[in-house]
Amino acid sequence: MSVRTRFAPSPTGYLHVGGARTALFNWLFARHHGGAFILRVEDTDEARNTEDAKQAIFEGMNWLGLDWDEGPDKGGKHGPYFQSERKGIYDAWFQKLVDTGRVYEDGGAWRFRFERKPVTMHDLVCGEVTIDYRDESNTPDMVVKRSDGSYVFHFVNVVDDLEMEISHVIRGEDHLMNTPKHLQLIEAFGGTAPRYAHIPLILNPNGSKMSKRDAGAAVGDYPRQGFLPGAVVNFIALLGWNPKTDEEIFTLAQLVERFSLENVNRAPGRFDLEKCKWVNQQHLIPMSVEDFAVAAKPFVEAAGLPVPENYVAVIGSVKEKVRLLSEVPAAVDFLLVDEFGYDDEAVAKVRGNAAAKDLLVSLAESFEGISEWSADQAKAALNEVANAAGAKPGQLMFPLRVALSGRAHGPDLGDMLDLLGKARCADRVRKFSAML
RNA sequence: GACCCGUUCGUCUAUCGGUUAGGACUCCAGGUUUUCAUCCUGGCAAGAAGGGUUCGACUCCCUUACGGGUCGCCA
Repeated sequence: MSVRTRFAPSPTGYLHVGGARTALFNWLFARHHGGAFILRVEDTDEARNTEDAKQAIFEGMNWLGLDWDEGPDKGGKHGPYFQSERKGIYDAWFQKLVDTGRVYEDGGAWRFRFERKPVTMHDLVCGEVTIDYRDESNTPDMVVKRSDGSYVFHFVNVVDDLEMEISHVIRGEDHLMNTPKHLQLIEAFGGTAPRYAHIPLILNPNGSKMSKRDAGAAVGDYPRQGFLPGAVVNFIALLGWNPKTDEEIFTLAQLVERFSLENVNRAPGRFDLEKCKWVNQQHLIPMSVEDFAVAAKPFVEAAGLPVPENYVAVIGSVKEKVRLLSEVPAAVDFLLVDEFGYDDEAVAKVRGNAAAKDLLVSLAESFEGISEWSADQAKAALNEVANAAGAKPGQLMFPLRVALSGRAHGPDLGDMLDLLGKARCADRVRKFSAML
């Protein structure tokens, strides 16, 4: 039996990180086993469905890099892949329940009659779990068809999994108690149940349930916050799954190779945005400066900064200094424009060095005297100025850094000297020395 | 309330009866970098509680506590 998994979101809100991780695990499992991954949109609740939410699903999946083999825009032999277009299929399956006397009318709706017996599921993550359906008060017969003629989630979900020949259902633990209901329906249909794997939920940092408006909850927010899709995928994969080694940074391809349901945890995990940022940085560092510059460009432009000839070199100078792409504009602004602020603490630190002012004045003159400007020439000048005053060159480097950038942290000093050029460097050193 | 699932540093986790309980994020302290970052080293920090079983329990069993989930003509 070939592996076929699916992600079946309902377009009633934004794509949530919990949903994204469910999609990811299904995708990883299918890819790992060379199987198929299906996207099915469960839009049976007309009142709550929105077009925006539907788009958010596609956009989120595309951004994360999770492609589907069958589904909207892609087709497949088990379509259509919007439940709202499958009414005829559901009617046919419902008739089977009518014919076998498993449903009865109640207030205009139709209820499925459960068999009153213990139902045991063999979950790939939770193990063997038994729910006793002899306790009717806890498991009342469920409505499968509403009085308006539409079908409820349990029914369409089961029918579609059967119709689409889904082999493994990987879903959130919030569905664990639904599984016996689904198993009973499948049994009534005489179908073969897929294997189930219920994965733990993702919680807020404080342990409460993560809801739509919590930080980090909406996948759609990640791009503009400066996260790389590969980093987000890496991070959420590690929430609830681990490779059983000390490795933490993985590409999507490496995750495909390593993923297995046996290594999925049972306890819910809390979402730690700080670690997510660190993972992002780990994905940023190995990028080429060209790729990094391309990825950062929307942020630089959005900040209203110019994109000059040497744009790639400018952006590349901070590649290993930021955790998020959104931090790039503030990190390079002084390289692109002449108006920038001075960090009070950095300036105070320079003022603490009594000799700094005179040294900087000399340095500005020395800079102006350089005929062939280069970082090496500038550094040579710095060494000369420092030596002449009996100071260590290193003592002048921090003041020069602040003079050029206005801050204590930033690109390599040599990069700044190169990128800024002679005139700007000399002017900024002179201007800064006057501030001291 | 009933029924399910869970519980190792603040957080993510390793450990499949015998370990000084390991790694990572965060934080702190050093070092490398003539500067910044990266990086390296070190430090802080954990088995929810109580009973069993066992020569020996974080690991197996029970109870309690706590957390999460589910009990819809939502999905």
